[in-house]
Amino acid sequence: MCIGYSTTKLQSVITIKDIAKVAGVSHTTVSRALRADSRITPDTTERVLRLADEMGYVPNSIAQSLNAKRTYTIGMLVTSVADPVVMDFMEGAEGIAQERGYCIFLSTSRNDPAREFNVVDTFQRRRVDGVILVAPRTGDKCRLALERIQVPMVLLDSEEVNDTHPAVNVDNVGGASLAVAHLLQWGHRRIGYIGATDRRLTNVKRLSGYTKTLEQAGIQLDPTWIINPEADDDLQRGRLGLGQCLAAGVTAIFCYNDQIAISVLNSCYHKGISVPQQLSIVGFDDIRLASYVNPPLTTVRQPLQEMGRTAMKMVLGLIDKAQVKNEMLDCELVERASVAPPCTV
Amino acid sequence: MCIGYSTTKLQSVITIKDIAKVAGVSHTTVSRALRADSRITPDTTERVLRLADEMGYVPNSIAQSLNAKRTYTIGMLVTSVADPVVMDFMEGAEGIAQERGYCIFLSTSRNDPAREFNVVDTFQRRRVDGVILVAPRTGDKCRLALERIQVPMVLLDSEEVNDTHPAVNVDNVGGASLAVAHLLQWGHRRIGYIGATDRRLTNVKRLSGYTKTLEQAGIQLDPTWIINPEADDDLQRGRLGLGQCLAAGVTAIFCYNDQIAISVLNSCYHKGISVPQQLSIVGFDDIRLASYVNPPLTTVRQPLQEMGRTAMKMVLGLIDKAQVKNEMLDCELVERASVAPPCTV
DNA sequence: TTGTACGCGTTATCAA
DNA sequence: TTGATAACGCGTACAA
Repeated sequence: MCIGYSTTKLQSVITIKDIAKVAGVSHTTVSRALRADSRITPDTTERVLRLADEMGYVPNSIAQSLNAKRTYTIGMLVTSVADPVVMDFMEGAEGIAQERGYCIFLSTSRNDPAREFNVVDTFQRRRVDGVILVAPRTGDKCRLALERIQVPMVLLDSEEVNDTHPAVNVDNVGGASLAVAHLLQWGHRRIGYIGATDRRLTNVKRLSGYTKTLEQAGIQLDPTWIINPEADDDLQRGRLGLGQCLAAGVTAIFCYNDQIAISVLNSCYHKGISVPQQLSIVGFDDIRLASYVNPPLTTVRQPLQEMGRTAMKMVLGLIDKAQVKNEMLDCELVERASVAPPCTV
Repeated sequence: MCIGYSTTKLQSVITIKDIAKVAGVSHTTVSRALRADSRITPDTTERVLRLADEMGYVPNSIAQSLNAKRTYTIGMLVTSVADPVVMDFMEGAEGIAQERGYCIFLSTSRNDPAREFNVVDTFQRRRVDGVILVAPRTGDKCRLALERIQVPMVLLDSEEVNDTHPAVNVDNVGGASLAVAHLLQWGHRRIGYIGATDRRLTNVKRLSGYTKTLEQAGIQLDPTWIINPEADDDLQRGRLGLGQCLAAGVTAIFCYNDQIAISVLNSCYHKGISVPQQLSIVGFDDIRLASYVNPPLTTVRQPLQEMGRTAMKMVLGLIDKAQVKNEMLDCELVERASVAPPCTV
């Protein structure tokens, strides 16, 4: 257990004692005046405030934290910031945090157990008041470590419904249904699904929305339509998935997420397959880039920022001992230009 | 000046005093044993360490900070996290921070002066050891407030070369030259530029790289080729810019950044203009999405993560009183499929 | 209405 | 080699 650090001292600023000396009162009085305590004379309060301003006093929240035993800090653990989905989660979460006087410690795990351990340890040492686990992969080792910290924690986009920690998720089954129903409406009957096995639980949900909707439409599901490419990233998944889909003779593809869909789009471009004339494609997430690609991608929108906001509200709720329940937000279909009637060649 | 907060206490964990009591030594000894101070008997050191482990002791870095007057925390102020460029800056910066035992406070200003003020105030109260200002727009009010804090600060992607604060930038002039030279090489002679006036300084640099390169090629520059659309965001800039470029009879466009380029690409799609057959396009940045669009975008790559890493190394350097100089990193041309010989219609 | 004294958890100084 | 004590900056019982 290493605790040592470089020992250089850095800051050296005005404290309430300095103000007290100048004002000719005790530091207690200054402390009270600053917090607008009604017991202090308006006179001295005024004087203290003016002095504080003139002397450039800035409260030391480290000292406040030590005393109050709370830091007004939330740790957010993400696998990577450089992910369009995570990015919006954070934007939403940070908005609420800032409003409520909280700060966010941002840490990335990069799927590296050592880093994960390190981050959890850091969160403990720094006494964060709460933790948001963003899109944790199932089987994260750090979860166990985090259980140990008795700190409010919420799961964002984990799909794991866990009795010990509340979670914010989207209706993945319903969202997938939206996508497939849309394709059915355009006349498609042979619809493929390209999944992502590293997001196991979410993948299962979206897949089940897909199968359910096909069944309800009375369509005999061909197992070769369901593809879970053996790949490490979404880019490869799209590329591999497209090949297999084509082999399965599908007229439309519903993809686990936009990144896969966009990769499919890209592969189509390279193979000279025109979308949506020859193949229709629907994604999931509605990341910013979905509307930029050619053709603009029809997709299922997740309210990403709203999810981030909700997760933050939930941790803050837990911190204030409020009752907090799992949240499941709705998706919405965004029609753009990657879907057309099936090619009748 | 409001300082009041909710007053609920949260944590309550093992301290060195608790360990001391159990070990039958003073808390000083425990403190030393934990830091592997050579003055303590290997015997007691061992015993203390074992106890610390058993009792689940986690050092309180708040208390450490109060004492040491440093927090091992860096404040990063960004206008928005939901920006593909910023995202990579952060990924890079966070990597270094984590390696060196620092944490990042992430705060967004969203171009709102009130928020900016709030963030700066927060950074001061929380006694961050340093600040990274990410892609600050010129004229940020907060700069003045930040000057007041006597805390190491570095500017990332600001293009402002400022004597008081070191900056990390990319060679914008050289990068633009790369792009234009590439278009010249393919035979283009009428090349447009779509700029972004809200990034004033960077815009000027890229524009100057553009003009310089054209001049060196002995091309008479037509002022109508240079377009600075009156718009608030890059999407609109692309749309408006394309119209004006077309009117100017240009065969290729160099765009201030990828977002504009992609918007141009998108507008072309809608107008039935095929890229690169009828119009060549080059962007700047090489954001992830640049390789996903159709056609994949030829662009000038900024080493975004490297810039983030460099900025972080620089603040940490400043904190440790090292000599730190401005850094200018090189760009690199990434050839993809949005450039072809000029259309000879 | 104001001030004194103590505690928050840790490190540093000085004495034993 | 170890320990008592003070200090970091702030908040708060309790006393005046």
